[in-house]
Amino acid sequence: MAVVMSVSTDHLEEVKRLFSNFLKERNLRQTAERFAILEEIYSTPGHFDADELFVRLKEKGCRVSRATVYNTLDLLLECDLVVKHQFGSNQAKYERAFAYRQHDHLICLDCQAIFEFCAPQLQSIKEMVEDIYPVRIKSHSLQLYGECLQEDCPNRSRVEDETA
Amino acid sequence: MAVVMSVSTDHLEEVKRLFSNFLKERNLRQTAERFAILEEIYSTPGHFDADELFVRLKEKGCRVSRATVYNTLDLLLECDLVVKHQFGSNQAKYERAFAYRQHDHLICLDCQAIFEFCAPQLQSIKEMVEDIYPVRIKSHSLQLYGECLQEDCPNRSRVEDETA
DNA sequence: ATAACTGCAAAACATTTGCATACAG
DNA sequence: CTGTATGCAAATGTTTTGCAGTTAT
Repeated sequence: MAVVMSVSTDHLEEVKRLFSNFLKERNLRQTAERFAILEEIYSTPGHFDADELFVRLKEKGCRVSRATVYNTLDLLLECDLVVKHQFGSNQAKYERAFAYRQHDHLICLDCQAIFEFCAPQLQSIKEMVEDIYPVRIKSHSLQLYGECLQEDCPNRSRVEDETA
Repeated sequence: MAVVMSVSTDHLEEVKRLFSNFLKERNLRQTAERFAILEEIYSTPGHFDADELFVRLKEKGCRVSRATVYNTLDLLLECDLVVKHQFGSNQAKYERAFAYRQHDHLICLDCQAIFEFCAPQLQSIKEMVEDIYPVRIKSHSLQLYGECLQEDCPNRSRVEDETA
């Protein structure tokens, strides 16, 4: 499957339409800034943090403030076009969420690289917990942390036990 | 001192001994502050954040600084007497880790209450990921987020879809 | 003695807020 | 027009850092 690292134009269009509808429903304004932020998010792959996004926009000549970036991210979270992660640091990471199947994250303890995986077993965990507690599970967050076993991991310094 | 809900004296002693050994091994000093912090952590159940711990110590008349609290928490993390969680906010939560079997967390979206559960299925997820990526999984972090289905959840306001 | 640890206060960082201005509806 | 969104800068809240003084070893 040739997933070109970026979203195709029709995804972008679809996502804009979804956001537009969401704003309309909530009687919120369709501002240029909001769509610029959405477009920037959906035309770059991978995970990002709020400041990164702010800088990228600024570099493109798009003059939005940090406040607007945070504000718009909150809106995009509410309409599920973006998901927010807390990968152990105190800086939130975000990721676009439309047309990307649900997945979880493996974080390299050596170089902080982020890998994705799917764990169907989570379904059975959720069902089990719903059996134990009177709760309706709405979402989850799973991260695995590990040490690279390959040589090209930039920060690999774990020589002691990899002497094979 | 009849501390109910708390760790038994021999746990406290054992934990102190472990910390002491850890400090010795690393040629770190056995300071009163470090042991006061450890003791405070192990004589109160549940999750806490750094500032909470700082305040609790201060209220007991123990004069430690925030810097020392953070510093000591890092040491306790390193010797696995404490674990750190990032439950979605940007404030880290901590929890004692000795003699408490590994578990994960269910967070109530209504009242932020934290419940614990065990998910043996995680083992198979880890093995699966280790098959896919050249990595040695060292730890994980799993949170489920859900809405309370019981009436006494303080912040329950989700009336719309519970009309069954 | 002496290097590590401490408290304190300042700094750093992410995020939120207040307010005057700009602009979508 | 009107009130919502914006930019800016100041405020907030958490965590880290620098440094002079303290203390374990």
